[in-house]
Amino acid sequence: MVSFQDAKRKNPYDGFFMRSYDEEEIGDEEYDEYFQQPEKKRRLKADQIQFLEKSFETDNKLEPERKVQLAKELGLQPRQVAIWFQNRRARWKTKTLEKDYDVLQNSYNSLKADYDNLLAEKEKLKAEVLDLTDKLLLKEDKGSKTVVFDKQKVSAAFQQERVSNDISVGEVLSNSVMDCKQEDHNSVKSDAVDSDSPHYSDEVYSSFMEPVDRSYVFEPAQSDISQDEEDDMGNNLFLPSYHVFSKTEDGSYSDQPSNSSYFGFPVEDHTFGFWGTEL
DNA sequence: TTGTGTTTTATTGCCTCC
DNA sequence: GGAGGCAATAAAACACAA
Repeated sequence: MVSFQDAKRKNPYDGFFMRSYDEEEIGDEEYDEYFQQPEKKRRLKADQIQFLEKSFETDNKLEPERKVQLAKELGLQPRQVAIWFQNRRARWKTKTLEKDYDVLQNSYNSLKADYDNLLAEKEKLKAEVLDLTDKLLLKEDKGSKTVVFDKQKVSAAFQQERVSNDISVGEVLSNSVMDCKQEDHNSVKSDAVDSDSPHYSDEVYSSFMEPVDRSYVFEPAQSDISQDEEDDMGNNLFLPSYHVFSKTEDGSYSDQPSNSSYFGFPVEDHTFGFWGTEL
């Protein structure tokens, strides 16, 4: 290791004192006078700082022996060396904190981007579920007479089953429909004047017209309805052609065009595969 | 030259450790 | 209780634009 004195010998006038009081610029008298002056801040020379920096790199803590030795080597007061190390540690800490902050900031930005993406995806899926729920209202259940469909129930079931089983939207909705059917069938029966024939109670009908936290009814395909009846019903429809979501014999659902729904909402031509999309 | 912001050196006060 | 570390801060030195 090269000592400071070795370095000094190579550059005898480079170091020790403030530039304005350097040996090149002042005489011996002024030089002595300067050092007898009461405390005045003296900036360290570049080579002194370089030497201290190297020492700091080796160990940023200063033992008493090392302090004295460095002070001797640099021609400084031990206290000056100690103060320099103290301030240097403070600068090092500040820089470290800044670096840590940058790392955390980048990490945060990355996580935030991920979170925003997930949020957007969640909203999209939510909208999709609502859309699909609404579409379900337009479907007819071929296998049964009347199906009650509860939006809240579907939503709850969706969350529950998504969390536990990671299943598709279609599956969740299918299950919900079947569950609701089983649970609510009796009440629907009581609501409906005659559940064996196509009929909508006032309550059920109005609940559809005002679909807020109310039950929805799926009517079976009205293949047995006469042409006259169909025409009459058609007069009440908003649009002439609709897709119907019908339950088939094997329990699956099919999506078929139909004119038989009472609920006159036009439906985009989504295939059933849309329902089974993995989320 | 001067005003202003930044950097560096030094002080102070508090805290911890032995 | 003394030594040493740290945070906060003062003050001198420096850099630089107007």
